[in-house]
Amino acid sequence: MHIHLNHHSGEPIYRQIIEAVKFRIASGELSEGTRLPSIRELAGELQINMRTVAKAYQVLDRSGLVVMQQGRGVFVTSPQAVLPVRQRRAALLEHARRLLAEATRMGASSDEVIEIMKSATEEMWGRADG
Amino acid sequence: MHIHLNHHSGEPIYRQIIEAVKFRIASGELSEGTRLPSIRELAGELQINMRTVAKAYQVLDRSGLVVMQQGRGVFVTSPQAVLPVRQRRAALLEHARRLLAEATRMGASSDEVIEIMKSATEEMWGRADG
DNA sequence: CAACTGTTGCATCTGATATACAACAGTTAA
DNA sequence: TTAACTGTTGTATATCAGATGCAACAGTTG
Repeated sequence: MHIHLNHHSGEPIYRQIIEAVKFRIASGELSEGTRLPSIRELAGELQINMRTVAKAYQVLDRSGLVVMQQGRGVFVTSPQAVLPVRQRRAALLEHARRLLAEATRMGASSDEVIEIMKSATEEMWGRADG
Repeated sequence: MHIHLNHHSGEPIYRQIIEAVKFRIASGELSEGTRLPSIRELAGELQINMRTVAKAYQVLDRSGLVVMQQGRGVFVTSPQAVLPVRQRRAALLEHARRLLAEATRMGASSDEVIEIMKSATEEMWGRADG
């Protein structure tokens, strides 16, 4: 899986795994039905405890992004049902505010922030997609 | 200061204070030279321990957003020196990626994400500013 | 059955978070 | 100088999240 862990960032390992998997699913690198590395496998590769990987997978399972099946493995689920626009807005605005506070502190202009978002979008989905 | 704390979010109290102050500084609600409520004052208002507020202020102090002066109080500093564009980009892209992964999971389009960012920008700085 | 899956119980260790009481030290204005 | 405010620090206590180790259990597949 090639997940790069930072043990000194303060960000819990299991959350770093969650973020990495989320990103790969969002970008399409992991698509519906794909099997994730087994708990033991990933734990071995990342040199961490089995239960830490299990914890990450369980959070993803409860979020509905994957399903864990005893004896079979962990699989990426089908795309989520689309939430109402209003709910999405409220949730994403919270993220946006934090990003803006950070951007301001660094002296970025609003145009620059928008430009960076567009870059990130293209990086994830490509220029053609939306 | 009217900071709304959520004791059940898992987000540490001191971090919630940091975020709230950051946001107010970014939006201009707290400008250069403004004195923040004293440690004891804010602790009393929020019904929390003095040292929890102190911890939040110390992080802001080390970030350079405020200066703590024994016997005087805590003051908002002058705007930070502007970082090179490349450094800003790298830091903000990380935030952007997370936002996009979240947006994707919720079924938002790239246009929608950009639109939300513009809204958040206007909310913080108003339509005229950048 | 063998070899793989996820799951669980038990125990342990560490560090972050938050609290309480108390005292110390610097600043300001009456 | 004193009173009343600032931030700072020492000690201690309690709780919880994170991560680990060992071991066993349970479901799936070929």
